[in-house]
Amino acid sequence: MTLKLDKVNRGPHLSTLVASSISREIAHGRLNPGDQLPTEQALATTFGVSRNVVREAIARLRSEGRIWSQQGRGAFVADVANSSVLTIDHDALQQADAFKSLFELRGALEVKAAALAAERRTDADLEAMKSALTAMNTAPYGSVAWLKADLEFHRAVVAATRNGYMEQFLIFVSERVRESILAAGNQQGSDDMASTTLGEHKRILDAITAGDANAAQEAMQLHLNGAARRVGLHIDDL
Amino acid sequence: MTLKLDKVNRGPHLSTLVASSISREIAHGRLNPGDQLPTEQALATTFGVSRNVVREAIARLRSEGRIWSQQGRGAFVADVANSSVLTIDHDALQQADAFKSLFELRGALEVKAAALAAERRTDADLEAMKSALTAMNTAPYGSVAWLKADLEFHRAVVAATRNGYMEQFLIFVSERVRESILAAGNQQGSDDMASTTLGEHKRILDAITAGDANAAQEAMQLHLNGAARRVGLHIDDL
DNA sequence: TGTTGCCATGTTATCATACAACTATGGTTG
DNA sequence: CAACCATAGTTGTATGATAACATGGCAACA
Repeated sequence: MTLKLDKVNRGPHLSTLVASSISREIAHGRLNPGDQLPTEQALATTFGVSRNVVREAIARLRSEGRIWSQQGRGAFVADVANSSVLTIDHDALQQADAFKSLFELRGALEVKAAALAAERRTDADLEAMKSALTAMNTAPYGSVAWLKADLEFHRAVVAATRNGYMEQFLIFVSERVRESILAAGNQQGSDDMASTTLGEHKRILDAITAGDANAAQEAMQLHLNGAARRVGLHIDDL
Repeated sequence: MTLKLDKVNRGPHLSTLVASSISREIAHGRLNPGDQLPTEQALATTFGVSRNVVREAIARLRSEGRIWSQQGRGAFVADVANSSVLTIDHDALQQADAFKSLFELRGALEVKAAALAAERRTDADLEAMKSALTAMNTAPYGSVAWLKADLEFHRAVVAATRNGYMEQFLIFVSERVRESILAAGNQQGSDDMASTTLGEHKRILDAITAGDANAAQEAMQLHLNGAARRVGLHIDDL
């Protein structure tokens, strides 16, 4: 617990800095599960901030499950596995293999989601997918409207799984993938690609409409392989 | 923004209650992305707490990416996708359908991980799985050592995927599932269960050793179905 | 007219202090 | 030895004040 914050720092909130400092202490093993943190007052003086700021930092760490605290006793480092938050480092995603890994993870979720959707979809779900597809049909390939409609379609599919966690995770991962693709910015559309992509989507929708889980799964896999090719990723083993 | 907190409530911190109240407003669409939140003072009076508590709640929501705030302007609801962290509400997991959903999600990841592991495993991976299995063999069913070995096996499998994100996600989800099971506490072991479970694991290991992705996938699916039954979950459609 | 500069107001960020509620500890008493 | 109690230390909450920042209005000026 050696860090001293510099008041000049105008950027993130002080509580954020304090929180990440403590997080680092935990991550680096200088604070181990079960250890008691210094008192709020002590932390305040070490970091050179008010007790209030320390409390905001602790509130944050507590919500992340990294620490727990009890009135009258103190704050303690929680068990490692207890962390109820998951983060993805945006910078690390610039590496090609990291991106490929995330794409693969997304694929696993998306394929399973398609299969589940085929089994559980309601008419409203199908309607949502269909309207997303028609929107994609009228929008020029690669345009904002097209991307939005594409997103809508995939969301409609995962929504049809009736699994909130699946939805939450998949949307989270998809957004990171999409971000990364947009950041790379190698989007070049041909009409050929447009019709191919649309066909892939159509096939997914048909399978889900038919309630054929296997077919939906395969169609989604095919679509993802196509998508991977389109963003310049070579997938041999997905 | 109608809720009024009751002072009598002695349980979670007030800041937690305020945070989840605001979260609910966002989730239910009563607060939409881009909307400005009431001022801290206003929130404090509506909830009947001090401004300090409100700030702790906001610090928490900010760390979760749900809102962002700027000095001199106010706090605003962030875009849904902007969150770079993923959280799982521990309390919500007590509901049976929530648990089932999470179990299903875990299954999707685990099955895919088994398939990938079969394709990419090294000898060291196989060694790790094997030693975990022998450890499980010598430990009494349901004991701490047994649970630890079980965990080790599954970690070895996902480690063999060579996909850091897959590993991170799966471990995260698995921990939540495991927690939930332990919290429920309906663990009752018979020798029968022990041998069955061991057999399932063995079959997974064999398939991965043989490099047969399909077999590994199926074996893992079978194992998960068995595990679901053992914790009293009826799975018809996984 | 349009634009620049200043000021008043409202908001968040932080600080400081005080008190309430709770815990742990040690001593006292029966 | 057990039960009780007093006390100090810690977290939880409340309150008021100040600094930093954003915004809009208004006056002065070109």
